[in-house]
Formats: sequence, structure tokens, C-alpha cells
Amino acid sequence: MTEHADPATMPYRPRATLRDVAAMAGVSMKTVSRVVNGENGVTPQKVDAVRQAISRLDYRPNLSASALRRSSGRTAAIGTVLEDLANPFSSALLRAVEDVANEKRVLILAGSVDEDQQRERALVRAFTERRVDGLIVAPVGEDQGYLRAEMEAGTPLVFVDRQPQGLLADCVLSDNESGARQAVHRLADVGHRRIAYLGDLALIPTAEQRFAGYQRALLERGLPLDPAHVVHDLHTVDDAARATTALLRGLGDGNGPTAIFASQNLVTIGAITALQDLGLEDSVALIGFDDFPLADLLKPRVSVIAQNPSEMGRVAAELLFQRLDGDRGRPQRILLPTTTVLRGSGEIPPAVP
Amino acid sequence: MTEHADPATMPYRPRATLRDVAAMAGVSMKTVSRVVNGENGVTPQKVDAVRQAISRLDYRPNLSASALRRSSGRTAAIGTVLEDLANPFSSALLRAVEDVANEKRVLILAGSVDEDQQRERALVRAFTERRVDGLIVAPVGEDQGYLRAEMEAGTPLVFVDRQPQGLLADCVLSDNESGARQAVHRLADVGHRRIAYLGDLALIPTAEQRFAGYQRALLERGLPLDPAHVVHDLHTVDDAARATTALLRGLGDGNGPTAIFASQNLVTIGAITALQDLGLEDSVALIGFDDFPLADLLKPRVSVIAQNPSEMGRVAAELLFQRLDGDRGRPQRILLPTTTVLRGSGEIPPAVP
DNA sequence: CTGAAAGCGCTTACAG
DNA sequence: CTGAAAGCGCTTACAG
Repeated sequence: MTEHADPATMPYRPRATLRDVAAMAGVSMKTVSRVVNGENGVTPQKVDAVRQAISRLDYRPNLSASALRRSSGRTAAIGTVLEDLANPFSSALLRAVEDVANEKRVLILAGSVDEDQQRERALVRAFTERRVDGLIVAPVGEDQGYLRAEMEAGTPLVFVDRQPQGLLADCVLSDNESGARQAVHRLADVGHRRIAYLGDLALIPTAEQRFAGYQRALLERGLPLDPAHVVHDLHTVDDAARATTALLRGLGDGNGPTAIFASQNLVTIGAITALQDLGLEDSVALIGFDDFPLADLLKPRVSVIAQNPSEMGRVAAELLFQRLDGDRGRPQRILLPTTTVLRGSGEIPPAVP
Repeated sequence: MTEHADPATMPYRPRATLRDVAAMAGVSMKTVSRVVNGENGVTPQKVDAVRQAISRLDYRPNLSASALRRSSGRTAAIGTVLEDLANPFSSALLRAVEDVANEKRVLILAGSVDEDQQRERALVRAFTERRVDGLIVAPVGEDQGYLRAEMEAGTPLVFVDRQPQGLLADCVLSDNESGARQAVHRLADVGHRRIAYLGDLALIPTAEQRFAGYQRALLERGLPLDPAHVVHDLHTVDDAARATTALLRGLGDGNGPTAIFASQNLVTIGAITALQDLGLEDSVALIGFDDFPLADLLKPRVSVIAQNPSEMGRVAAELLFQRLDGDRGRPQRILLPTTTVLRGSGEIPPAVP
């Protein structure tokens, strides 16, 4: 039977310090410090006495205090600034960072920016004021120059997902343009000539790159870019669904798109919703950028250009730790390939006119 | 045109301290401290001088140092121990915690335990050694008694998702038993008498409670509990798919289940996969515990008992901050209701024999 | 309104 | 093998 302490009546017991442990064990603070840090050169008897005192006092070393004094100044924590901890992309990335950090016994401070540059700056500042050893940032602002002071102070910095502006630093990105280009080529391969582009906010660099890939593929295929088939600034499932419905109204007149390239997760899902509502999911081809869970349980199964957020996180974290280990080589720009996953929706041919 | 500093050649510039700022501004450290902390009673001229020095030196106050000295000892950071930062349940919960913490200008340290008690303890210890102001923990171990020392030291602690063992503390849980019971009742409502249970590892408390709800509903409906229709210890999509396939082989002999209650996300998805493979998705009813994205885009749409991880995180964080604000009332056990979302798969009637 | 001294909990740099 | 003194970057508790 375990004792149940009642927090309502339980008096707080102040945390024991290294000094308390030293007093109880009858040794100096320095000796306790040696035991806590696993340094050798302490007689077994003293080690025992210290261990006992630690256990009886529930002593927990104060890592902030030790970091303050230590010459390295390392806090064994890194900060991760991401778009939204709740979205699958950010959370897969974060988890991969955690796995790398965990091996090094480093902790993660994490925060969401929600496409808000003020948040980006506030988080970076808050992390910096806690003296994190390094920073992984998915930048949203138009200018990351404000981070130069941190880099100059020796805090390594790796950007993910989007390239930083106004600052030369390591970054790990998906090859957005190439992925988008592949998508359009696959659609053209099965005979489509009127391929719509449904995209996120045009000023987001990744959206811009995907649109560039779309345009390039059209050019390479000798297909016209029809402005009526291009919709930007879609940011929610509902936006995308409405845009898809509007786009497909033109289907009857022989000028509507016969295929859709959706440049982002939520846009893809909105497009699917609309296609299902219109009963067109088996007649209009669709390839989305970004994989998502259950894409292969839908009917038709959804073809996608898959990114690898987990790999992005892993590579970024490893680069960061390399910098922490003293690598001062030139900033790297690592482009991660995308994977074309054809599951069905992208292989639907255009209806014979 | 922005200057691009090159990290390879850029010499590190040691971080300025409060002392440096004081020297440059020609005031005492105490005056700088007053300005940094927004205390009044400093002449505008000195405020200006200090601000200028701060800006020229890119001074960032060291919050660890100030927390060390401050009487409150607050670090303005809380630790969050979750099952897996990459899964939708954990990440929605984390995000909600972040939103509450953000209002209080408090940062989040987060880590995944992956159903491993050693990880749980290691994370708690790492957070404690950094003197987080509070802890939110989704416990996996069989005994959380080891946390008593932290509570006694005055670190508030709120458990989420699962009840702690061997320790009386605040917790926020879904009403798992009631939710599971609802699911079985809904299936019985449309005429099912042979309802299978597909469950996660039986020793996980939440799985146990969901199984209890299943059993209770069968009793209430006067339905027999057929051991052949109960499968425990399913932990992956593949496990669940195999179990479902095995279960449904008996369909032909009139003794197989006509409906399935899947007690967890991945199990539900595995069941759907198997049903689709067998072409039975429109003939066998299915209700899953836990909602998931795109459940309403599948065919048939998937009925679920939805939890609210976001609400769970919000409530837990608010409880934690209440404790931090000095509330020393008795530990609370908050039960969050589940929502029955009937979308189609749960309303499929049994085939007429 | 301002600042000099002491101290938070640790480690460093010594000396023995 | 062990420990006393100084100091990391800040705030506290004073005194003026």
C-alpha cells in the first residue's frame, strides 16, 4: 500500500542545495560536486556518504546554476520555432529533432508561430534569454537579419522548410520546385492539357517555388498557362473547396481543367471535399503536394508529392549538433528530394471530349 | 541591400552582460536592472542611455541567472511529458498547453516517452533539474510515486490522459468508459447483437476502461460477451488489420461479428483497411474511439467516439497555472466527456440472416 | 532617484 | 584525494 500525501495539507519542503548535501554528508561542496558530475578521485566512503545524503534530501542539482558557472555555458537545451506544433508537418519535424537531441541528452523548447513574424521574434528572444545552445527555426518573417546578433554570439542556427532572408545560415529545405514540376509532368503524362493550380498564400516562399515548378512544367510540355486555372491565397480547407467548386463549373463548356495540382495539404483536402460533393472524384485527376495520413484509404486513393518532415528534422538537428561540436564551415543549404507517390487520383485520364 | 556575415570567418562576439551595459551607459548595474525589468523611478535620461547601450551591445538578459537570484525562483517554463509529440493526440494537447502558457509568457519544454517508463522518469528529472515551474505529464509507468518529492518541493503537477498511480494529484481524463459504452449502445440500437471489441494493450489504463465500457453496455443490452469477438493488445495498424481479417473469416457461418468497436485510432484505421480489402466496409458496422482527420472523407464516413485532446491540454494547463497562482485546494480529477459522432459506418445495420 | 555589497547554487582555479 | 575562496550574471535588501 502506497502512502498518499495530500497536497492540500502538505507543507512545501524547500529544495535541498549542494551545500545541504555537503553538510549532511560531512564533506565539502566541491566533493559533492565531484560525485554529482561523476568525476573520479573521491574515496568510495565519501561517495557513499554523498549518495546517501542526496537520496535522503531528494537533492536535484540545479542545472541552470551549473550552466551559469561552467566555462562552456551550455544549457543542454535547444529551441525549436515551428509553424504550428499541432500540424502533422511541424510535429513530425519536432519529433525527429527530439530523437537526435535525446541521444545527446539535450532538451527541446518548442513554440508555434502561426505565420506571425512577431511570434517568431518573440520566441527566438525568449529562447535566447534562456541561453539555449542552438536554434532550429522555420522562418515566417520576411527578414531574419535580426538573428545575426545570436549567430555572432555563437548560437548555432539552422533554418528548416523555408530559406532565411537577409542572413546567410544553414538551412534544410524540400525541393519544392522540382516536386511541383514532377506533379504536373505526371498529369501531362496521362494526357491532361488543362491542369489547374490551387495554391497557398502566394507570398510564402514555398508556395512561390511550387508555383514556379508548375509554370516550368507547363512550359516544358508546351501547355498554355491559363490564368483562369490558377488560384492563389488558399489557406483553409473551406477556401480550397470553394475554389475547386468554382473552377469546375466550367467543366461543361470544354474549357474547365481536367486535372488539379494542389500545392499544399489543406488545399488538397479541400479539393477532395469539393470533388466528392460534385461526384467528380473519379473523373478529375488530382495530385497534392504533401502526403497526409489516410491518403491511401480514400477512394480514389490520393496521389501526392511527399515531403519528408521527419528527415528534415533529423538532418537539421544533426547539422545543428555538428555546429555545436565546433564545425565552422560555410553555411550549408540542403535540398531534400520529394517523392512522387502515385496511388490513383493522379492517374485518372482526361475524359474523351 | 543587406549585409551577409559569413559564419566561417565571423569571430564570435562574447555576449554582453548587465555589467557591460552599465559600464557603457555610465550607470550602476542596479539601474540597468531597473530598466530591463521595467521598474520605474529612473530618470528618462538614464533610461535612454541604458536603452542605447543595450541596443548597441545586443544585450540579452540572462533569465537563468535572474531566476537563480529572484525570490520566486520562477523560470517561466513548464515541462510537458507526452506519449509521442508526433501523434495527433499528443500534438493537439501540446498545442493547447502552449496557447495557455503563451498568454502567461511561459515557455514549453516537451518530450516523448513512447510508452517507456524509463523515459518518463528521465524526462521528469531533466525538467526538474532545469527547475521548470510546473509539469504536465501523460503517465505511462505503473507508479508515479517517484514524483512526490517534486510535489513536496512545490512544483505543481497535472496528469493528463491517464490517472497517476500511487500519487494523489490533479488529473484531466477523457471519460473512456462512458464513451465506449455509448459506442456499443449505438451499435446495438441499429440491431447488432454480435459486436467485436478490438483493443490496445490491455494493461494501458485507458484501454482497460474502454473495455469495461464495452462489457457494461453488453450487459445492459443483455448481449453475451463472446471471447472469440474480443481481441486485445493491438498496437499498430497492421496488427489491427490482421485481427480484423481473422475475425471476419467467421462471417459466413453466421457467428462472426456484424459490428466492430475499435478502441483506438490506429486500431480503427487497421480495421478500415481490412474491411476495404475484404470489400466489407459497407456491410460491417464500425465505430472507433478517437476521431481522426479525414474520417468524414472516407466511404463510408467513419463514426467515432471523439475525445478532445485540445480541451484536455487547455484544462490541464489552466489547472496548472491555478496551482502556480497559489491554489492549494484538494487535487481535482476532471473527467472530459466524449462526443459521439455518427457519420455512417456506425449506422450500418446487420445483414438480414 | 541611485548604487555598493551580499548572495542565489553552482564550478573554476588553486593550494595543499 | 580534498577543500577554501572567488566568481558566473543577475536581484535583494539596504543605505543614502
